[in-house]
Amino acid sequence: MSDTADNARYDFAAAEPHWQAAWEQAACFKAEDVPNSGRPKYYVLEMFPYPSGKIHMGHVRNYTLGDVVARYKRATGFDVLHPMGWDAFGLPAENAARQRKTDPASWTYANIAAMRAELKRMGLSLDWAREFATCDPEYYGQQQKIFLDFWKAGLVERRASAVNWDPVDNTVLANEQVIDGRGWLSGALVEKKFLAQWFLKITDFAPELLAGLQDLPRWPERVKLMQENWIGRSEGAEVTFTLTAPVDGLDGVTVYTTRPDTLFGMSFLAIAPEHPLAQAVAVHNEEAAAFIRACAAHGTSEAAIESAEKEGVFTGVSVVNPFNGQAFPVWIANFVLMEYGTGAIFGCPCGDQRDFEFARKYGLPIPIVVAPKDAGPDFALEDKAFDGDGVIVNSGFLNGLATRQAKSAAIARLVEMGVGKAVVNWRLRDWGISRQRYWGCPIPVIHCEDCGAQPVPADQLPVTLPQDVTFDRPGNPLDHHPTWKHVACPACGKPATRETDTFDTFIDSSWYFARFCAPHAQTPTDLAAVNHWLPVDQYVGGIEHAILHLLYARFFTKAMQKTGHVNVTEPFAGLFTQGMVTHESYKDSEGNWLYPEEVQKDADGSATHVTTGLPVTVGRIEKMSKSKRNTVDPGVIIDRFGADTARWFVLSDNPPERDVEWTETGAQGAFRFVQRVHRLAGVIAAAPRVAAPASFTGEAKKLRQLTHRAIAAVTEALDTFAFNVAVARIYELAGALAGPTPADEALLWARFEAMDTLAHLVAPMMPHLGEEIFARLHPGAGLVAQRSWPVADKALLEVDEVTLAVQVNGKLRGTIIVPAGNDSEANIALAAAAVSTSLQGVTIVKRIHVPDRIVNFVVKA
RNA sequence: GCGGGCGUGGUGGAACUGGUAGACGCGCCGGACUCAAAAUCCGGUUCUGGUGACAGAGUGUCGGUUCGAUUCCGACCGCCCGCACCA
Repeated sequence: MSDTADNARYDFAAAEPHWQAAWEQAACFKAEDVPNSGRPKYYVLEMFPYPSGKIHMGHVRNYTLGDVVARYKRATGFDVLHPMGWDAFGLPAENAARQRKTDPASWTYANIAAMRAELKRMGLSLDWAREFATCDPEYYGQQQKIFLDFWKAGLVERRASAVNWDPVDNTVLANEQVIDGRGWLSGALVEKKFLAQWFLKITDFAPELLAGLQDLPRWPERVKLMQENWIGRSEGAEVTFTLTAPVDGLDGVTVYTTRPDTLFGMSFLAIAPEHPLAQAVAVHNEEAAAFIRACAAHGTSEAAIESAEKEGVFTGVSVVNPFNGQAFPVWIANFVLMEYGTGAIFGCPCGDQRDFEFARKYGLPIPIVVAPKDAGPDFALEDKAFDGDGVIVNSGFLNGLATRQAKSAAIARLVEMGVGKAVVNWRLRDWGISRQRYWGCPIPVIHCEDCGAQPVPADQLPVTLPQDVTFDRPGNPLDHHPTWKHVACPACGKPATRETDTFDTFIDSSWYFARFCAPHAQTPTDLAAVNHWLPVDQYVGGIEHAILHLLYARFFTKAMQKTGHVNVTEPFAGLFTQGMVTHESYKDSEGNWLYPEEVQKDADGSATHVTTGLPVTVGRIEKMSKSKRNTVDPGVIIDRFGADTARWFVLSDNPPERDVEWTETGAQGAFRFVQRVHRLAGVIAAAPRVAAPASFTGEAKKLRQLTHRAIAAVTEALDTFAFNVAVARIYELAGALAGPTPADEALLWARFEAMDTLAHLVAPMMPHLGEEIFARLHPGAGLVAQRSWPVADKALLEVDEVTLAVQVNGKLRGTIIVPAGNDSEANIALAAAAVSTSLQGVTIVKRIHVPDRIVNFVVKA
């Protein structure tokens, strides 16, 4: 190689910090709260991280994806808002405080400092001036204002609700924290307990949350579907059954059903253990009381529900079916949920599998009232209910009707009789937001014995967390604090107590995107800023947030609109859900997980331990996780290869929505490409500069066409999140630049153009390398980060020659090269000549010519 | 159980509205440079047969529509994900 001076390796360790400083100095990524540049806006946001202490490869992927979009949009003429912050409240900080004698705030802020430094090494085009953590009083104080506004608007309720209670730790557990019916820390059997909790009335917005999904064309279908199922709209009827004799003043039971058409098939009525009638019966009925206690002990976790047999107990009371006037027994059953519908069902064993099992178990009758359409008159059930649509039988005025018609006919009759009505039910439940935790946003409420729950007055906000708390005993430190909770009632001035529960941390992440628009505003949002920047144009994050976070943020946006904090109804116009970063997992002969750096891979595919030399079992490729030790530390990768290599690798191998496997060889491949491009840039920068020739032919023209096709292809790929395809097109362009410096001036010019283009195309993905190349080609000419995206020359995208496939009966028999746009007759003649041997001795029935694509001869022997 | 998605070389994947399947990367093979190795560069790489131009097969399986199917339709097999006593 002649250009030995440029053969030196690319010193990324020096170059990357250099360019990061240059961007910062030029304020390349700074956004205005309310710009007046006249340029269109684009808000790119990645789901902000929890400050655990270290960034992981999932973060690298997430933030690289967002950064590509941000840099690309900036280059194509948008004002871009691309902020970063910290989802900083949560249990791990309390656990750390408990375990290592630190306090949650210090631990969290130290983690933030460490992670900020790591993120900065990645060269992300972030406006760091907007950074905040949700545990900053300036942030959560504004959150308290929003809560009080929601309260004023009737979107907040306080009521008792069933929770998983850990009797040893004296705290509520989330469903995820209950393992096999026991508390994950204490190991104690979890109880179902009723506690007064604060709720946000997300159910008020159920219809809007469902309908709004229609207006999100740039969301993945499956996420919308998951939300749709979660919201769970169902149409049915409420029916009131009269008790044959009143119990404690109760004289009827109302049930919800989606199958009013099967009312004649009733065999029993079942109520939830928490149902008022069940409670009333239990007063006098010890068997029922015992059953209710047993159900409560079972907990509310999904695992507990799943493993439970269908069981029930007869209450001794009966109800009358309004359609046939007959009396049916009322049972308390463990499979009836108080939270859904009315907490009571009518049992129709013939049309519902659960009712069928229950009836079988307790010997209740199973009258047939629905038959499949084509079933004969003696249709009978075997060992399963028939829950499909069919024809109604044995049902008085409904006989002969199809399921659909029978439903409306039944509802009409219920309305006429004054015992029922059509009802739309939702699976979605109100959002319980109380947590008995210290490290969260205090709920700004004061409880007064005389005045009830009172909002904390505006001039006393924010309610900040006390710092002198201890974690040496179970329960909520806020509750134990000697003075914090004791305050005067804002209404009457008498001694009162603060609410010691804190908000579910999902609230913190439900509006941060709005705060980023004006993070220092004295109000929760600055209307001018949110009106300019919202909605987020592109949101990027993991699929694991498909329901909760994204649904809560959508709800918050609608509630904030109602309370005047924003003017949009949906927070995220575009959503992209990335796949996970995975890695092989390793175990030693004793079954202990091993870190990748402890494993030596041998040429034959087997693996041994680096130090002991003992054999290692190569396990499944799984999501990187600490417990399986199959993690790769981004910091180590950046030390070894640089940030650009890490970024390039996570973009290159897979479509971003799929899982990507981190491999050492893949990382090395990416690193080689960085080096190669850098070397090529050196060669081309050192070549003589020439003026643009008047015209291009031959090699030079071909190279220019390739360059401009690369621009078009990469542009399209970036627009559609096909980053792996963009990478492939860039590889192609780089491949065409190899070889010695040519003598031909036109080719020299074309090579320079191609390399210059490459610097721009590569910059969203490998920004430091882009700058490095550009600086070599144009010393002193500024930063790629501030330059426009290249535009493909349309004339160079046009092809003058095409390769045409020639088929016989749809099978490829040859190809011909013809001028583009050649007419049919000419092409067919050329094609016939090209495949003449295949056409001998046959009759051509039909000739098909698709311009610039194929010629196909349909022949008969 | 309900809902959804995906099956393409050794491997990750590409393929516009149906039109040359396997772009590009990884790996592997061969070559150049080197005393040697690393690095780098060049070439090859779906399978089967053939030295070869070439022939046949081929996008989970079976079938259908079509001049032509990875792409559209039907059935099946396998894998993955979400929800789940929601009445």
